[in-house]
Amino acid sequence: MVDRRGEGDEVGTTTSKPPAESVADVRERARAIPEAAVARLAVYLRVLSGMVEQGVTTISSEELAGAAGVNSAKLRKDLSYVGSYGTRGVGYDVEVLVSHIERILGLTRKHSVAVVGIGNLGHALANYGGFPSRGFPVAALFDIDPDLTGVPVGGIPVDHIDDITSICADREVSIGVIATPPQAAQAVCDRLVSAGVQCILNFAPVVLQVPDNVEVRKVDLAVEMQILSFHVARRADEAAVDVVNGVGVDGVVIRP
Amino acid sequence: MVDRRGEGDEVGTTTSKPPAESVADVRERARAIPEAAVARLAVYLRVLSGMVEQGVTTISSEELAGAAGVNSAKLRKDLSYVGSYGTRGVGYDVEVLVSHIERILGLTRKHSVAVVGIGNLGHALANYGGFPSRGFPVAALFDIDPDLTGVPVGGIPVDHIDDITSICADREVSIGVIATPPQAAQAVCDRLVSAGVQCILNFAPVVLQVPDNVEVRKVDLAVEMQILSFHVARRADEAAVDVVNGVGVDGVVIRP
DNA sequence: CCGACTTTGTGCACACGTTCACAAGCGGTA
DNA sequence: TACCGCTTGTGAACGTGTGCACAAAGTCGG
Repeated sequence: MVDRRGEGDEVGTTTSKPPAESVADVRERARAIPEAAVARLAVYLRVLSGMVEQGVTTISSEELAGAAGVNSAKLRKDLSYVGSYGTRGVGYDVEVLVSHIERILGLTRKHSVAVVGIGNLGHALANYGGFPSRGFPVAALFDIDPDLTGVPVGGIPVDHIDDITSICADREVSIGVIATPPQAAQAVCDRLVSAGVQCILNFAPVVLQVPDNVEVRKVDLAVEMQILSFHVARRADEAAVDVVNGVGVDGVVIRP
Repeated sequence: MVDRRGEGDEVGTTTSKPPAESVADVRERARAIPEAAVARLAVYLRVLSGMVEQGVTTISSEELAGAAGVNSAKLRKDLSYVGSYGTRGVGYDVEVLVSHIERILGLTRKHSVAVVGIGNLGHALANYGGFPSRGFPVAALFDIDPDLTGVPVGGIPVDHIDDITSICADREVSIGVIATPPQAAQAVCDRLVSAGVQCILNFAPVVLQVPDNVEVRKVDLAVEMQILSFHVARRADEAAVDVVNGVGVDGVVIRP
């Protein structure tokens, strides 16, 4: 829904475009916010929401950067992707910043979520308070087990996975969450895609194949653990290097 | 524990080092595997494990890259960080590759895990089969609720959070998982750190402050959702750009 | 109104990661 | 053994993201 809102009008710089700018150029700039910056913006937003609750009205880049765990230059650059809404010599108005980040992240619109696979993780997700409170209402739950159909989980009755297409369309689901066993994940993904869902959050430890117009993010607990494991090993290696001076644990230097 | 194992000895390249190499150089190379590559190596490892079960003995970079969802050049570069274990003209021996990736990721050693916060998510994590089956046995569970103490979850009795220091030391916990409400996360983190845990996987939506020698990875569901939301919005913008030719939804071009 | 001080926004240089393209190396074949 | 086709491993080019450092722009006190 394209709702033109008053607050966005003073952007100004938008209007001063050279006349000969191609569609490709504009599209290029539209995608110009780095993925990493988007992730950090979401973090800033959470920190800022906390500030609002504490009654803070103004914050400097230094303070916000500290609270978000990044350096202030990076923070300012990230915010510059959003626009120039700070006041030099003063800092940023917290509420203004919140509303602009929300706009950029597309949070002015509610995004209904469907969770597929109501096992341990699915239960946890259905009950997770962080979704609805941040603009992501859980609109539907699905499982393949007929015994679960109709059982309410977190206040929402579970539907059978065969009804996924019609229900997702009805309830305007825009984000699908896959919390099934790995064997089922690709099939579920295909169904979600054919139901018109364009964004998928995948907890199953498989690499999903999707068309180009669908965005997938994956959360893989085993991978996270293995990355941590790598760092444990690297630390052990470095400690060994300090002692032995040149050869790591197991007699292996990581990059020969 | 430094256990020198036979399999690593034929590495060869390790021994042919120029004599005048500083400790700093070696340390430099030891950290030379990019974080992003480590994450992908974990994915390759999972795909390869599946191959082993299917009886595949040899695989080319092209095939493995397809299965892992990356291009083959990147895959080969990632594997080159691990070492040169392929055969030109043929491909990689699956089992050899598995064992070398496991070695690099530090999976030759078991890493005991403690889960703190036995709510919905904590339950799911304690019951998650993917941890123990991949070398991450769940050795301890903690919660602040005394009523939970002694109650077994996923076969392991919950301990009270006050005992965290001694129990983590006893059971040699090397990875702590924080699944508490956000208010409690920093305190729990501090306790884990003082218990000697050097790696933390944080599910709480807060930025943890830790000493330099502690590695933190965070999994933030709200942030993931917001990134997806951004992509939904960007798509809408691009569609609008195609029509209006230059101005996005809300009259705002994302990077002025 | 002016000058001192503070903080933003950004140009630039650098580092990191990705992709390309091809030489080097191996197995198979005659 | 010599050749041929295939696949790896990697140097080098490229693009993206990060960090520095400073000009621009605002506030505040006098």
